[in-house]
Amino acid sequence: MVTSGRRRRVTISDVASHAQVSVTAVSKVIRNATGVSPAMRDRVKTAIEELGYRPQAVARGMRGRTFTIGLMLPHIRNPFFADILDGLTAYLENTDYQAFMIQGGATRKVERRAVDALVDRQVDGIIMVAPLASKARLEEVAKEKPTVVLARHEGSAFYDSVYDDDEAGAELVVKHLIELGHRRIAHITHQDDSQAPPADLLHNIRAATYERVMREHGLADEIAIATSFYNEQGGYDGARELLGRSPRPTAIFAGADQAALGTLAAVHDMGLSVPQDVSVAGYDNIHLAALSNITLTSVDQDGAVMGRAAGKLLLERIEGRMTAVRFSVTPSLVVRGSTAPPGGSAGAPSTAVTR
Amino acid sequence: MVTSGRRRRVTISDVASHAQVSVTAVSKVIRNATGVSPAMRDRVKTAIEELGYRPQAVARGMRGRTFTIGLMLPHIRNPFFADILDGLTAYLENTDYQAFMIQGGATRKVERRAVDALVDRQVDGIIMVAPLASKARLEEVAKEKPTVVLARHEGSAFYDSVYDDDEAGAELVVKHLIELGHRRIAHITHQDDSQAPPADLLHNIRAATYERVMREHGLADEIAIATSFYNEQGGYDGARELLGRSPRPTAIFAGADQAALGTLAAVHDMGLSVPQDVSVAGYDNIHLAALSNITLTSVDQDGAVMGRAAGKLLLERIEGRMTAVRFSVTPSLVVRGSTAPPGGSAGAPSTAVTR
DNA sequence: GGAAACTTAAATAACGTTACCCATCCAGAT
DNA sequence: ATCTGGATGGGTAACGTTATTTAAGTTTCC
Repeated sequence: MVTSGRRRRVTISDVASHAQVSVTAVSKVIRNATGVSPAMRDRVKTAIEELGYRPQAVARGMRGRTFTIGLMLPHIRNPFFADILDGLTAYLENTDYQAFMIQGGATRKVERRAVDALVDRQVDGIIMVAPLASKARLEEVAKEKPTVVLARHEGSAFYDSVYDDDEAGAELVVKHLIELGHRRIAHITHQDDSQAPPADLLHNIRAATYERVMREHGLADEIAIATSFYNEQGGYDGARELLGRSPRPTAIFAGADQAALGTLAAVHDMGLSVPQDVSVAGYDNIHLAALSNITLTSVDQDGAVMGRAAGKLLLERIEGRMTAVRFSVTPSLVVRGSTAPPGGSAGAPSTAVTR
Repeated sequence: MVTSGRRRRVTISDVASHAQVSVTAVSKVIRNATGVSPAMRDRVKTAIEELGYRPQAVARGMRGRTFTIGLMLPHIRNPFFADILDGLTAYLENTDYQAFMIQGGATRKVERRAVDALVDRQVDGIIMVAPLASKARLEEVAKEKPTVVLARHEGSAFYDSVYDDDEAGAELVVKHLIELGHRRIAHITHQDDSQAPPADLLHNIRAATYERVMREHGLADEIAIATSFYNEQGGYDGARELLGRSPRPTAIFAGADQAALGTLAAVHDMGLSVPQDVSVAGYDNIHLAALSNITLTSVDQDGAVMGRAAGKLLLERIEGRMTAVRFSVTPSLVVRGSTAPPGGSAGAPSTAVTR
């Protein structure tokens, strides 16, 4: 007889009857609650061991916690997000919580659906990289669940924020290029259908900082921005557009490494070389940037630290903290071979870190 | 007064009283169950609309389904996994199910913990890329939850398998290199602490196929394998080792694109060039491989199709199918500029697809 | 020696949903 | 008029866990 086939899961009452104690007693032991004698504790623990019992998060959820935290990322193609997840996972390792990732997407609708899905599953808290939602929407979520928002700069009384100091990072890049002697420095930025105030979004901050620093150095007339996307194709398209202009820029600051990789390809396709004809710099310092055949100058923001911080702040909120915290990470510039003085002076590219 | 602050969620009984009907009736409408009049349906639906009610997956879970499916991936740094997730997400888009991702990791213990976490959350089904677990362990999981295993070749009566025909793919690469005239073709493979039978794991299949094809072409003496890891660092280390041998190989088949990227860097570091001094080929055809400054010859396996297939098979299993299905994807070779005849005959690299 | 004060264990009532069963209603057949 | 039967709506008992309350011992102290 082939019944449904799946065997019934061991429950708390199986443990209770096996140990010949009450269900309550078992629950107390699981939760490390007070009022349980050492003898009882041992008895229950061996029963749990023998039966291989693990509590069912769903049932616990009905009474409060699911010991689950939800991480919403727009997508997983950006390796920088992997650093965040690793940092978070490492932090949660010696807690009872488990992190689950859900993919947002390119539209507000999908992003919203993803966050709703987390709330509907009764996660204990939410960490999200949500570039598309309005602040009001984020606060709405935060009123329902403890929330930490990553990579957005706005503060809110209802959620914690963890972000990179993108202004400092962008400034490092642009100043570095200026110090090398570049004047025609172009920038590739990102655009989406966000409802957030522009000033809260990292790509706008990077772009605005680029403009500011250019102006501060008397280069207002040289400002050239291509608006596309922070991915390979976007970087490729943006670079082609910028390099098609006359006079041609001598340096391109791509707002993200993914776009910088596309930029490198575009430069190559146009028969130019890096850094002799064009210097290229990115942002994020993804692993690939360090490979010697790419050797991309980039801004390092410590994703693992951000993930860890987000985890810590979220658990604090779950434990009851109601005041808002903002945590900002200071980036550093990693100079590699893709940037050099303009005009073809080759020279062996060296690697150095500036803070 | 600052109470706990979070507002109570709308429940099914709120909807019921608002619509002045029974809880049962609301439940029926939600589930599209029979025995509900059109009038009732409308009434309830407007009440749901007005209150913004969404069912709580956790509570539904206690009675059966959570409408959640769990995807376990070893990590998210491999962009190929992003394709799988995208395919799966696309497939689930017009179902009631939501996919959540949990990260496995580099050790069996972590991998096991991740899968347990999914089971403990009562997901309705599990899709996993689990290279470390033993087959017995996978079957144990499959007995508890509907399961689809990705990227492993073994069949099982208890779960479905979705995998790339790695033998065909590896054969395409090695034959391509041989046809170009290469004889000293080396391979970089991967090693981990898996408990799976070697023959079930894709990296072993790729390596074994490499050896077989070499032998079949009278190149048994030229077989050279470096054992490291399928990531940038692994590819770099493996390539350095292989290129240090004398005589030096004229072509390297890295078992994965991530490793191939490291290989490209190693070749560059040793002052050699691709494809003049060394041809390099990878596997996975990640987006980066197409960039013109990388232009890596690679084997394309359609991750989106695999993700979609996995989703479809899993839902079938959830609906009750008990017989096992194996779904294999046929790969194709994408020839790019990183492979050319040995001996420095440059020539404009062309792009072509062979099936 | 007995009340007060603890400590320990168990009984019980939720949490939000669904599946099963029963009651009612009305149409059509006798 | 009575009966049968299908359609519709609602009552209720679970699902596995935890928090609160209650009961039963066991000390402690005058």
